[in-house]
Amino acid sequence: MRARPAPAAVTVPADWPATEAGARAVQDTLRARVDLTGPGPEVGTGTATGVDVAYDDARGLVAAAAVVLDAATLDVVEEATAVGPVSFPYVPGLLAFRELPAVLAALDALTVPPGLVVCDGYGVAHPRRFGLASHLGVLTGLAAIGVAKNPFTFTHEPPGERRGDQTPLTDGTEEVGRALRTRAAVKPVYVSAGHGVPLDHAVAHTLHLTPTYRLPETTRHADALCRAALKAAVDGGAGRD
DNA sequence: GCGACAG
DNA sequence: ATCTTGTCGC
Repeated sequence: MRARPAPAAVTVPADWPATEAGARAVQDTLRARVDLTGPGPEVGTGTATGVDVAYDDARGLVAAAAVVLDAATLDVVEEATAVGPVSFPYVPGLLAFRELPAVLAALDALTVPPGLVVCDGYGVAHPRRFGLASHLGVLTGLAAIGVAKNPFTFTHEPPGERRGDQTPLTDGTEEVGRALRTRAAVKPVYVSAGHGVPLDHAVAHTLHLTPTYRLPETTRHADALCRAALKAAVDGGAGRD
């Protein structure tokens, strides 16, 4: 069987911040460019791309994957991966600085338009209103949404038990996202607008991308692929010494 | 000051 | 994110 395309190399942008204070300053500058009005792609048309990242902390390695799906059929159209060194620690609120260099490299390796980018994490549901999905959208100009598995620092009433039921995700006062039931009687996911897509559309896209499981097909494909890419890099390329 | 905290 | 066996259920 033929091997997958070789992973792209992860390179850290020259202007990438090296400190937490620097990262917060970048967020405060870029967040002014977030657009939450654009309608974004129509649900079920064009493409939707899942991005995800896996780590090998012991080796300081990160692997990212971008998987493009046909939004109508949810069939895989193209896959790309990127592998390289981790360049930022995990700090709650600064996840984008850890994940984006690898994710951007994987997106760059695609030959087809990504369409809507679905991120594992948050968009504007973020302490500074500039989470991973918003950051990615502003840097690339792509429409992006965040679908997270945990409520982070936000709160919500439990949504009804049926698929599609939803309640506001708030910081106490303002709605920053939605707790959305994608499967009956299963823990909800946490959807927020990233860039170029309003919250209601982000919710509609998420429901369309979750015909069977709790998490979007985009996320499921990207998750599996980045783990495979990391494994291949560890017990292949840089594994023997 | 202490604890919580997307992945 | 990651460390990890078996097990219940469609």
